[in-house]
Amino acid sequence: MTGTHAAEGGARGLHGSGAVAFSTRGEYGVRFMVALARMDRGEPVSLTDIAEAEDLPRAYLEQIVGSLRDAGIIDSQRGAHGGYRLARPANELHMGEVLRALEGPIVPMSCLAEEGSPCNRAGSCTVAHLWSRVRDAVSTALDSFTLADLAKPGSPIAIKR
Amino acid sequence: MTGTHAAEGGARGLHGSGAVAFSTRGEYGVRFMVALARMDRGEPVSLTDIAEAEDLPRAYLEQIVGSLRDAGIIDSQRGAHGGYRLARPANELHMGEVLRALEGPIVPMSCLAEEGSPCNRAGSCTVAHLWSRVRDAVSTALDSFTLADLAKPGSPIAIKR
DNA sequence: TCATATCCGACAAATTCCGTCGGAATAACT
DNA sequence: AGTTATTCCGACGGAATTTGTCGGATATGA
Repeated sequence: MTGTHAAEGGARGLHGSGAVAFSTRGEYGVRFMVALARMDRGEPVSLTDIAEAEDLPRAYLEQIVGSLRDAGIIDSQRGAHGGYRLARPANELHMGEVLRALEGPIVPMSCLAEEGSPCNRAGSCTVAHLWSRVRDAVSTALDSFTLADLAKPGSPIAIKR
Repeated sequence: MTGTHAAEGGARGLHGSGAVAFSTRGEYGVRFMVALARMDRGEPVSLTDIAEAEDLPRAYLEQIVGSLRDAGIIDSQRGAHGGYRLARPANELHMGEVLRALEGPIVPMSCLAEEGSPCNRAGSCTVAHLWSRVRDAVSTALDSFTLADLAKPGSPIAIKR
C-alpha cells in the first residue's frame, strides 16, 4: 500500500491544468462576440476597437475572427469605416454554433471523429457510449445559451430547459 | 493526420482537431480501468497483462496508472505476483471520479479554476455562467456511468436519469 | 491619393502531450 | 540468500499544438 498520500480530498500532481478545456480561441472569440453584440449600433465595429475594449492581442484576434466570418456568424466590411457586424440577431445565435466555429467540432475522444479509421476495436467499445454522451451534454449546454443571454449584463441567466 | 477531406459540407481551416477533448491519458486510463474490471478475479492483475491486452504503451500506461492509485481508485501490490485491483466494486465507481483523477479537474475555461487570480474582470462576466454550465453538464454526464456499465460488454447502456 | 480596415500566409516562442529509459524498492518463491 | 517479477519514480526528449507576431496585399471611403 502506497503510504505517501499526503493530504486527502484533493488530487495532487497536475499534468496539464484541466480537462475538457477550451483554448483561448474559444475564450477570445466568445468575448469578441459578446463585445460586438453590445457595441453593434448598425455601423460596423472595427477589430481595433473591440481588441482594445476587451484587452486582447489584436493580430491574434484577427485570426480568430476569420473563423467566425467563414462560418457566416458575422459579416465583415473592408476598407475605411469597415469592421464587423452580427450576421443575425443575437437571440437567434446559439453559442454551440459559435464554439464549433472557433474550436473544431465537439469531440471528447478521437474515435468519435468522422474522419479516418473509426477505432478498429469497433465491436467491444462500450466506452464510446460514454464519450458520445459527454459530447451531447456539452452541445446541449452550449446551445442553451444564445448570444443575447450573454450580452445582457444584468440578467441572472435565462434558463431554458 | 488530418487527411484534408476535400469535400465541402462544413467549416474549413481546422486548427487543432477538436474541442473539449480528453487526452490519451483519459482514453488509456479508462481503457485500463475497464480491462481491469473485466480481468479482476481477486488476484492482482499486472500492468504488463493489461497493456498487452489493450495494446497500449506499457511505460506510459504505468505513469497514467499512478494517478489512479494516488486517487485511491485502485490498489497496488508490489513484488512478484503483484499488480492492481479495484479499490471498490465497479458499480460504486462513477466515471467522473476516474476522469478527474486522470486529467485534472473539469474546467472548460481557466477562469473557473480555483487557483490564482479569478479573472480580474469579475463583475461583468456573464460568460462565466456559460462555462460553469458546461462544466456541470460534463460532470453529470460522466457520473451517469459507473465502471460496471462500461465493463459489461452486451448491455446497451444503463440510462439513469 | 491617402487613410483606414480587413484579409492572408509565413514564421517563432512557449507550452503541453506522449511517450522512453534506467534504475530503485518491494515482495514472493526456491 | 539469491533470483525473479513487479510496482514505483524521476529525468529526459521529440513531436505537436497553442499563442501569438509580422509584413504586406487588398478593398473602401473621403
